[in-house]
Amino acid sequence: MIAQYMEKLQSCPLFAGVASDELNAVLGCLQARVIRVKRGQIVFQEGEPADQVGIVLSGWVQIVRDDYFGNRSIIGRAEPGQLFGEAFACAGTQMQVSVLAAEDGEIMLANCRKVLTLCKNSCSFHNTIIYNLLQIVARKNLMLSRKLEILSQRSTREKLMQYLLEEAGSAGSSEFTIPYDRQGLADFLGVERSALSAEISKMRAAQLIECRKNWFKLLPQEK
Amino acid sequence: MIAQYMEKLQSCPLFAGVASDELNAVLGCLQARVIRVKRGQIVFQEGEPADQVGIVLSGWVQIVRDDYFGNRSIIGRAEPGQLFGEAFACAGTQMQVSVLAAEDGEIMLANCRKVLTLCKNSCSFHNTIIYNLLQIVARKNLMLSRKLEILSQRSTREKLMQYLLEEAGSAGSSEFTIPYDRQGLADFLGVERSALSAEISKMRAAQLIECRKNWFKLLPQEK
DNA sequence: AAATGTATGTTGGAAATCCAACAAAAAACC
DNA sequence: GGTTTTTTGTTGGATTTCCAACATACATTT
Repeated sequence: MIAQYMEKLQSCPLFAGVASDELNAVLGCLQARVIRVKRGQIVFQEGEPADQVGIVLSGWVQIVRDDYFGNRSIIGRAEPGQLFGEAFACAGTQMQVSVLAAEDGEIMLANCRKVLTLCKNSCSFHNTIIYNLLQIVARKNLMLSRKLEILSQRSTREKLMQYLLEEAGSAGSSEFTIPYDRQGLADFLGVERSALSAEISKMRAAQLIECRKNWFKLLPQEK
Repeated sequence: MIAQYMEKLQSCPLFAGVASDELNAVLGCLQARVIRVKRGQIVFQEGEPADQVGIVLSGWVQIVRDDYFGNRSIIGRAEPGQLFGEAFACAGTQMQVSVLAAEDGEIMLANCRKVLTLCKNSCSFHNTIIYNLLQIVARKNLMLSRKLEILSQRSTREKLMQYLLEEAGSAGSSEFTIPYDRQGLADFLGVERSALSAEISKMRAAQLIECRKNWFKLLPQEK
């Protein structure tokens, strides 16, 4: 019954390195099951114990939070192949967000706690899953830290510069292209698009950077 | 030789649930060793492979990053009992930060990769360590997400309100005390202390909140 | 009680950011 | 090529935040 999802599951980082013929056993071990959801349906509810992780097979889900006064805000989304709820399951806390289907679709639910604590047979894939899970959570950790460093900067220029320096660092070069257009970059940096454009112009005039569209070059500064 | 550190190690969340008499075996499995460091000494160097995690036994360390132009910025610290470098080790990336001793002290280094991949004997504590590690990383993840949500807000009022709503949520009440003084809160929210004070006054006048020192109460709003 | 130090609140001008509207350039479409 | 749409840059005024300075309240010490 799960055969039809094999391809999608194999592209999911949680199952990286698990051979096709092992996947079925893994899914059994995780008590995996597929549910169909309708647009608007609640997949996870804030406050419930988090022992499941979800994997989007089709459609997509919104991750939302309701604050103390009941105002709902959207804090993220997950698309096909992506995992959600893993941080809560691994942290052993209750769900601190709700997840609801944004479209009709299919979700696989897997019991994450099982793989961590209960299953006694230390099957070879068991370790793989744990390793993948740890890697996923740790990578997310690094992404969040990186973004936090940027948003901690006070001014638009500092935020942009922090971002560009990191891009230069990971490109290993002072020239690189970024994966955002201006609006996307503004959103990522948490600033106004027009303010960002203006700041880029100023920095260009000040010989700090060169850029054309999404290509940037950092110019060395003598102090 | 490691006996003297037992107490400190047992308070480290990485070893939670490991019995005293097992701890020695665990440390062996992790190839743990203690190094003495002098103030200013580099413990981890940006760019080197991250297969070690560090645990501060005494003194404290700074986590720093050098940007593309070589400018160093301090992005964190770890104090006795705390872990550092775990995100990189678990993510399987190179160190993206450097760690250096801020004072003379002692650091335990443990081979984190070992516990994840190599060790074949599935000793009982082995699972405990992995579980602890996953929990540590996942919890950090939640903390970072939480802070990110706050810093993503554009205005001082929105940042403060986001923070207060979360505090109210986790207190399960509209009244609660916060663990910061005004300066600390301002730093956490990424705003100016004076601007924060002013905003608090306005919100008080607008009947949004009541507060005295670090006690706050959110007032219900009819819309 | 007086003196000192620290935390918090207040204020006014400088600076930065937001916001909306428009101009210019680039890309997509017919 | 010409038209339309999208993206990017620019501009000016309203708003917000920063910054420094000072006032007040509170706590601690002597």
